[in-house]
Amino acid sequence: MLHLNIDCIFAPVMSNTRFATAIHILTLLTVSPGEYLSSEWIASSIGINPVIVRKELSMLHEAKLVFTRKGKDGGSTLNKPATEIFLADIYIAVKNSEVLGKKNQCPNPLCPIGKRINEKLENLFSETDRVVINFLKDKTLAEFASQFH
Amino acid sequence: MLHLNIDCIFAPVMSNTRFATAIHILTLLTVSPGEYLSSEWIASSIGINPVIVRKELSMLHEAKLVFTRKGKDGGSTLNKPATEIFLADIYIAVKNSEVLGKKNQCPNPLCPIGKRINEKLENLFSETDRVVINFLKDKTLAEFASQFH
DNA sequence: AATAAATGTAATAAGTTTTGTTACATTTAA
DNA sequence: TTAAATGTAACAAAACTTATTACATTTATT
Repeated sequence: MLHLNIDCIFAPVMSNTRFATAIHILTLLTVSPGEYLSSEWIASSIGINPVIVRKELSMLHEAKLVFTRKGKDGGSTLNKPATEIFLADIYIAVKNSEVLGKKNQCPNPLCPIGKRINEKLENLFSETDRVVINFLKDKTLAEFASQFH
Repeated sequence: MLHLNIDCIFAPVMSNTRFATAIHILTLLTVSPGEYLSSEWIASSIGINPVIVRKELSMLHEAKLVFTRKGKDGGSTLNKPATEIFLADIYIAVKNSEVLGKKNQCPNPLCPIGKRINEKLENLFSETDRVVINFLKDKTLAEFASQFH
């Protein structure tokens, strides 16, 4: 079963879509148990470039969430049951920044606030991240994917 | 469980320094009660350009968190006690309203997953956003600033 | 009234991050 | 041997963030 390519009619306003991409990939794998889906097929469902999918799959492989087979009839499949994959795993696998963003790089060390702001922000930022991860750690990929039945 | 939220201000990652800048500004105002700090002075503490500070102050003014005086000896001060400003207020104030989320823009409507993924992500993103706001809504600016004593 | 010092904001440049594309070596089934 | 797939490097394009310049406006002070 192949998807047709659909041209996007919306204005190109996009920033980081890595979580959306990752969970889309994993949802497709979940609803196709035992099948090896190709990056091109996955890409046509998401509406992005197959190379981006392969890069994301590479991350998900590092996180041991998927298994990928090379060569003819190759593709990817889940590396464990969807009931054992948590949204926090996905979040951690793809995240490259904290929920509250980045710190300024050069606060003034001569200012009492500037001198210590980043250490305080580090605490706040990582606490906030922990809250998010805690929320996502009880939600399974299986649950998420079951919404599409 | 489905949610009715249309507006989504959560993104899996925030890759800018706006929250860090805003809380830095507000912390300086907190530890200088009654004083009007200039954008240039604030900028030199943060280590960024004064125009960026003024733009951020403009956002914080819209959120009614600061009061700004123009002209000579002008500058900004808190618009209410730091005990009544919550980190959630700051978080909400600095969100970029044009980016409601970071979903892929053109998932394939011919794919059962692609067709509905964004509505499901919308729910997940706004739920997660609520968790973050809930965490930040009990933390006051006063508390944060008191760490610098 | 003149001056100095500040904000507000538009326009634009520069820098950074994210996504897309091309190309091709490698892998694997048939 | 061939076809179809991954892996990944190198580069291009697009989007986003931050910095800079410029200047009109505002306001206290002399």
